[in-house]
Amino acid sequence: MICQRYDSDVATKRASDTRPDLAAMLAPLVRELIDAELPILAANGISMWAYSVLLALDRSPMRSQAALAEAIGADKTRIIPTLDELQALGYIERRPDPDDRRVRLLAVTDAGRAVKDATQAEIQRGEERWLGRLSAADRSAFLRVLRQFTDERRAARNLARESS
Amino acid sequence: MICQRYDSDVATKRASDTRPDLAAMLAPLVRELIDAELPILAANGISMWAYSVLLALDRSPMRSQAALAEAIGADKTRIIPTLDELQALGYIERRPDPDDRRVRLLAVTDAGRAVKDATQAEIQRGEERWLGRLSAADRSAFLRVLRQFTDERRAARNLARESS
DNA sequence: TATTGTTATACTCTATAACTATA
DNA sequence: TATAGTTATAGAGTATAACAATA
Repeated sequence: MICQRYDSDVATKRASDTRPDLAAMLAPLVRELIDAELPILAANGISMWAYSVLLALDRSPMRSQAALAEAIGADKTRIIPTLDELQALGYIERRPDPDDRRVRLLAVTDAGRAVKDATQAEIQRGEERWLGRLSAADRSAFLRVLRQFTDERRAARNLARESS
Repeated sequence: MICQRYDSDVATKRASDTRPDLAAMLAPLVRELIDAELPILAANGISMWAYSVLLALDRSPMRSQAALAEAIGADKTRIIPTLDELQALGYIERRPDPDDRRVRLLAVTDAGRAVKDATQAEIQRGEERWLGRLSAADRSAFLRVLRQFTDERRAARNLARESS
């Protein structure tokens, strides 16, 4: 009934009208990218969440921790230890809004931006291991598509926020 | 000292010689793809790991559970409950190798392939929400790049396995 | 003794729900 | 009373290590 070879690298059947799932191709790639990032982050003394916070605050200061959490796709309770740490290191500024002392105004400091820039340079150098193998046309198309997806996600999120 | 506006959608600075990190763009995308998949998987009565197993066994039968685990990037202990379940549902065949009764020969059944095909069709229809917005050229370039990355990962893994 | 599969345990990560302080 | 932030707790998911069966 089942009469295929039990080889590990038997030719993968790939009918002309089928494609692999996006997530099935992307998830292992992301995992590998993250595995490559972790030592770099550790060497620069920050966690993945901390790096994510620095990236977001470098794009723009934030008027509340909840907004920051939403921007980076985290729970608001989850980033608190990260913010404590970044503040203690002097990488972010975090002070109560004088107009509403419940909310915290968040911004990256010069020191924080320097760490973020150094870390990002190393990370992107590592990513060239993947991008470097692409033709110039494929590279630019791939990055363009990813940026388009990112922008569309942000637009959809803003729309959902405004309607609520 | 810090004099930017605290707006959430302030223009993101994007210097001409910089690009966003690959992982920073891919990770949220993968998360969203997975969130869209989970209801589909639930409706078809299988878990994410089970679907991953069906995909792998549909590509090729496997001669051991450890090989299967490695192929899908899982721990060998983690997939055991999944295999139990898939076997109970009649979606996979799992029998001791007569030549070495320690190892289990694994293969997908016709019923398992049917569930996998139905699930995959739904998932890929959902993914068209993303791919459908791309130009034909961008779509084919994007998928070509992802396949290239996937193939390179597999080649690197086979190389590492053979040298050990 | 080495290997495959299995089970048990400990650990990390994450989400949920109370709690405080301001409004 | 409602909201921003914080803390505490419970749950899910994961990895590590011990165990049983076979070679």
